[in-house]
Amino acid sequence: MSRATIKSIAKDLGISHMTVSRALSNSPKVQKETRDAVLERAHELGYVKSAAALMMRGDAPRILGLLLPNIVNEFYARFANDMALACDRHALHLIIHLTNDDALTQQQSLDRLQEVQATSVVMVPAPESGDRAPPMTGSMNVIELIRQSEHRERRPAVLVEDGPAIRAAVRHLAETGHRSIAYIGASSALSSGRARLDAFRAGASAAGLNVSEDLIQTCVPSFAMGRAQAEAILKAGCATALLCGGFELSNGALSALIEAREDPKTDLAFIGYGDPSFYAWVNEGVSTIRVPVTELALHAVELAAAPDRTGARQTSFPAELILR
Amino acid sequence: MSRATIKSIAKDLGISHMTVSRALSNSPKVQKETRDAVLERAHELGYVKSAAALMMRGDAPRILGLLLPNIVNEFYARFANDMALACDRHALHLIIHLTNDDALTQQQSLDRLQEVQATSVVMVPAPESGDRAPPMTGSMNVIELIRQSEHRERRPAVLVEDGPAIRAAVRHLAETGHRSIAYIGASSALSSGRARLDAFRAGASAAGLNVSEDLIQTCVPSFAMGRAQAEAILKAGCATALLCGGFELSNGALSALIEAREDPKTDLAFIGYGDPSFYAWVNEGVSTIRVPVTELALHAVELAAAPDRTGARQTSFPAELILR
DNA sequence: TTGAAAGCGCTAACAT
DNA sequence: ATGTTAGCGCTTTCAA
Repeated sequence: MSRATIKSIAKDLGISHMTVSRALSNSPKVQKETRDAVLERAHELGYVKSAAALMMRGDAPRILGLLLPNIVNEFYARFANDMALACDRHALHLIIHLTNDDALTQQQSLDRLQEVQATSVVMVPAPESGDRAPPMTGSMNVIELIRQSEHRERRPAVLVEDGPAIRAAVRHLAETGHRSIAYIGASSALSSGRARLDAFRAGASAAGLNVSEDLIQTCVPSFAMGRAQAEAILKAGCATALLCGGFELSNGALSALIEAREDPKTDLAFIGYGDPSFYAWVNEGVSTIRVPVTELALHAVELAAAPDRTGARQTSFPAELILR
Repeated sequence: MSRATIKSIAKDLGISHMTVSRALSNSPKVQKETRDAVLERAHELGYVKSAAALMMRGDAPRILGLLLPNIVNEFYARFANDMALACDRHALHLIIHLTNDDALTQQQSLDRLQEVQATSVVMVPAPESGDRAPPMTGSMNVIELIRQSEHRERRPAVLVEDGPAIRAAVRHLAETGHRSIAYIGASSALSSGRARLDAFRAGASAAGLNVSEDLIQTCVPSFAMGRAQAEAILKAGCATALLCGGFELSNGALSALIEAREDPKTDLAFIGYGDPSFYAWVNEGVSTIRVPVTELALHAVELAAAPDRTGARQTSFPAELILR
């Protein structure tokens, strides 16, 4: 038994499908009894409007796409959660795709969003392998989140101004007596990766430290890489502090540190990136650079709901150093 | 400038829209040069098939809906992540909705999924307030996850067989010398809540403990409630151990315990529910009842991809007690 | 107050 | 190898 349509209901009741349509849209121009009959029958049959038909006519529900690397990282999860709530308020349909930071998956997701005529997409751009063509986004209103893709005219973006917090973190470590501070961050294929590294360097030189290059690790921003790099740093044993410049990297590095906890020479001062709730609970509290998730999400939805035609605006929200 | 369609491309090239359609569908019955011309032009214009049109014709991409209370809890996040991966492999479109465990939101989500002709829905049913009508799901293939809704013919379900693990947890606490074990779980409005409480009682009596009723707290399965109940238990001070029977409740309770950590009388043995990664890191490691997320997700996708018409099957996956 | 026709983008089934 | 027609479910426009 297939879905009820206005036509099936109409035939059922021996009236025109237009009357049914009007009744279901609460048009005033239908006799009360007719409407009641229609509504009742529609309810019985579990009638639901076909989104496809509506879309084809152009009065589609507005769809907002969200592309995230994953949704296990608490930052992304919170972001998605906040976006979902905000979308409800704006009567936007939210469709979430996970890219796993892979350019191909990302393109497929974008294609699917175009197919369903998404009006806007909020995306954390996947790192690009230089020679690849920029992602095709058709006429969708694309808003970049946290990272900014290169090689094209700037797109509207919702970013984190983490430079000050990163410099403050380095300063704090220096003031606490650390001279050898290691850094793990995203490779410079990502503009955000470059910016954070610059901030780290600036902080270090402001504190009068000269950072040896082998204390600086840049890599793909994944949990696994963060873990691996942290293990390497522990093994080398020449750093006394570690600062991370990325959500996944930070979690990965922290996992390595915690699991090496029994080992006394492990006692590395750590400052993470992002503030998942458990950072407050682990190891007497983990210091970190907190990113204002909810503000980012709300602003992203604003931009998506009311596309800013006045040009590609970049908005930054300040990160905050949390010392624990 | 609006989206390119087969007709616009056809007019553009002075051919029939059918030829364009065929070319784009790789039909063998088009001259090579014609096809090439079409493909090139289509690419230039950034042509994308209209999902709406395809849906209307009935050859829609198969859509799988996923309804979760939230996506911040690591269990749900992992579940969604695993489902997303599995859906890719099955060429299913995944649409995630968050219900916040609210019956109304849940119904709205179901309606929207029906509108887009979702073929299946995997859902964690929201607790129901007794008198409410059961959710309308039309002809969608509904698969219940973790919890089972009452008051209607059974639906296919993917459940956790946690009875043995819960009893083992109680036994372990008893063997460690605990006589006053508190329990926080979902109210009996949820079948899973009832089942877990039963398991707790069974475990207690098997261990020769008689549990006083005021050590048993059942409530709405939210983080906030878990936290509040745990605080109350701490304050009362008559329990020496605490067992939780729910993901959110467990996290909430744990947060209360950790934040009361300095207080010596706080030293409550704790066994949680679900195994977010940080449980291994907090407080020297938190014991817990681990639920096999990935298996659940994979099985749910199987059921969704190949609806089991042979009746409403309940499948259970065993939970495991992790002692840390 | 109700109905009939047209068209949104696409493809299967017939023409040609 | 290419073109024409019809119809998927719905609403807007025009007619009765």
